Amino acid sequence: MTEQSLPLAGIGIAALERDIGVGKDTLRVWERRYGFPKPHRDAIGERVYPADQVEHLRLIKRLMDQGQRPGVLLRMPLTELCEQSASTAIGIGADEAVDWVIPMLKARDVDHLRAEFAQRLARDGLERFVTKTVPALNRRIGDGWMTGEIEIYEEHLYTELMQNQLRSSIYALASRGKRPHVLLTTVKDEEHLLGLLMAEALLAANGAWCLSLGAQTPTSDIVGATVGSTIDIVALSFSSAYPWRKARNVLVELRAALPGNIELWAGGAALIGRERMIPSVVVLETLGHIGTALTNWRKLRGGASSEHGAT
Amino acid sequence: MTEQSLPLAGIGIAALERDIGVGKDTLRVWERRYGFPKPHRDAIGERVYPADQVEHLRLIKRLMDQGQRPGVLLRMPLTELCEQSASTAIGIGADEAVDWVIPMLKARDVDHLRAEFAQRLARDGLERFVTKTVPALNRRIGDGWMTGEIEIYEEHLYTELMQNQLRSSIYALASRGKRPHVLLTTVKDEEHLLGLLMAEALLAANGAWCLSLGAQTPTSDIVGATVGSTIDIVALSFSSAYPWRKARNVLVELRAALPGNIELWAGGAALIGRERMIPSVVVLETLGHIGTALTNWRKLRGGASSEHGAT
DNA sequence: TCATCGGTTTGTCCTAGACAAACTGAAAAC
DNA sequence: GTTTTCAGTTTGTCTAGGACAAACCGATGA
Repeated sequence: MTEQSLPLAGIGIAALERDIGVGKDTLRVWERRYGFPKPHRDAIGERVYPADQVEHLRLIKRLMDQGQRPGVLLRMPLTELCEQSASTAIGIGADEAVDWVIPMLKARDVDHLRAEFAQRLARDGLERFVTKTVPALNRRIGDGWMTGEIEIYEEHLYTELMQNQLRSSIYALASRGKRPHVLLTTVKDEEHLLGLLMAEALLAANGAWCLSLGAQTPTSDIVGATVGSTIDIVALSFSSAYPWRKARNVLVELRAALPGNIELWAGGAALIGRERMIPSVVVLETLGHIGTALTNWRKLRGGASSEHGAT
Repeated sequence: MTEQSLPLAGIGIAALERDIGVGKDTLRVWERRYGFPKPHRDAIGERVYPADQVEHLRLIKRLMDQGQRPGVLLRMPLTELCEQSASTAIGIGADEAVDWVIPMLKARDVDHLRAEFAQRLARDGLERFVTKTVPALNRRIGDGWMTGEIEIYEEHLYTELMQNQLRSSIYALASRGKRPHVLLTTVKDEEHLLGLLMAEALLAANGAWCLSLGAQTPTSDIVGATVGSTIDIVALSFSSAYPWRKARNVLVELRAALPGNIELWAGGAALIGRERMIPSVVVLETLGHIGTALTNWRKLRGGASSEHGAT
């Protein structure tokens, strides 16, 4: 009785923008230029995107994030798109065997998942867990979702459990006062926290003092939070759904607004291949670079902590 | 050379959207309807908002967040706006002396705040901490923000620190398998997590097994997450910012979609005074009612756990 | 091998109109 | 006396097609 109420099921353009990470204007202009996506219209003529087109778009966005061109992908039939996706997936290969996570998620075996995460973390250490196991798990979940192997809420559940695991590790590591002091957050419209938590865990493991403001802090608040504080570094995370141009604009704007003695670090899938793009912003292409960046900072700034009064 | 290049300094509409948190469409329609903001135009006719208008808008947004109406604020001269901002300052009653939090926040004394939270929690116990101290702190922070005593990002910071405190308490309490099994989350467009975490802490302290899906889970995912699981209760939190009619609709819809043997609990400021509104949904007006509701559930359902197969 | 240049692609901004959801306040019903 | 209902108003988001700059492409020249 509950399902039949909406035979024209689908989502609106604002929801699609959030889901896929492509602006409303862009979605409309794609429809005009390439004839795809071609959403249904509801009673008042507004766009309603059915689930299959949303999936189709998600695949396109994924390939775009790998550097493919929109005009080509949007004209390509779905079958060919799938081949593209399959052929790019080979190169990565087996980082670590993590297939166990799928059946556990399907069985809603929450206690078991929690235990498995905790056990692997204890056995391998935080650094290996965060740089190897978690990315492998994320990839496996992402693939499983693309192939329809797992449902959206199972991905949601995984994310939630992993976030809790990381939070408790970070809490246990909390160091007092040690330099550098790092402010972590994501900007408005970027709600993915997992990457940020992974970064925070690595920073904390390397003895940095971390302060996370959580997700979606407006830029003016980020600046405000550094005023009169002892923050040395502001670190931001951008997921692949975040349009990289927008990320660049935010970074340029924030760089200009922050005092010069505070470094600005940025990372996440949205910035891969864009290291050179933003002047005087440290772009960390992978989590592994955090350690190096931290060592560099300590070498350059660590000894000169008395300089903090400089304008 | 870099600074002087723009004598007509200002920001574009996309940057303003990020800064203030008001959509591009809304900004344009305000200009059309109320004549404010009235940005300059650059060489190609695009909007350029000067700094004073940005500040003016920031003030308006702040008063809007307190519940004032846009049409009134946008027609009001700046001077009157400032008076408004100043005059909303009145104190309520003293639940508990929590004024200490303000200077600590102003001093960005994060370590001290964390320590203070942890100490009070250890001294008074979780139940008292969550039902008395945290609400008192929330109220004090809210007041401080209305009066301009503290900045928005300081409220943000408080929320983040408190959430971490609660999360670590919950993690430490995690009970295995004990009934009832409670699924906690907020619905789409409700991003406030603090109330949900407070509820989770109380539930966990009373021996319930909790699974939090975090914020903004789509209703279909909430239903999906209960399928094939052992969930007894779905619990939702609605902050005061959530329109109560919308809350009622969501609850009615969700009640219909969930199997009858799963209870639906809802709480939060949006539902105060609306206990009778939704049939067969348990509306918890205050956090204190969680304990009673739990006892009731155990009396009615606890003994009959073999019923869980019923559809 | 690297820089320069025209042509093409692509995202974002523009205008102005429309409409549903949310809010307001008064009248009606419990 | 409280709560629900209802009409009127406010308010945000959507639609359409046009425009243009910045980014990207491939070819030509140094």
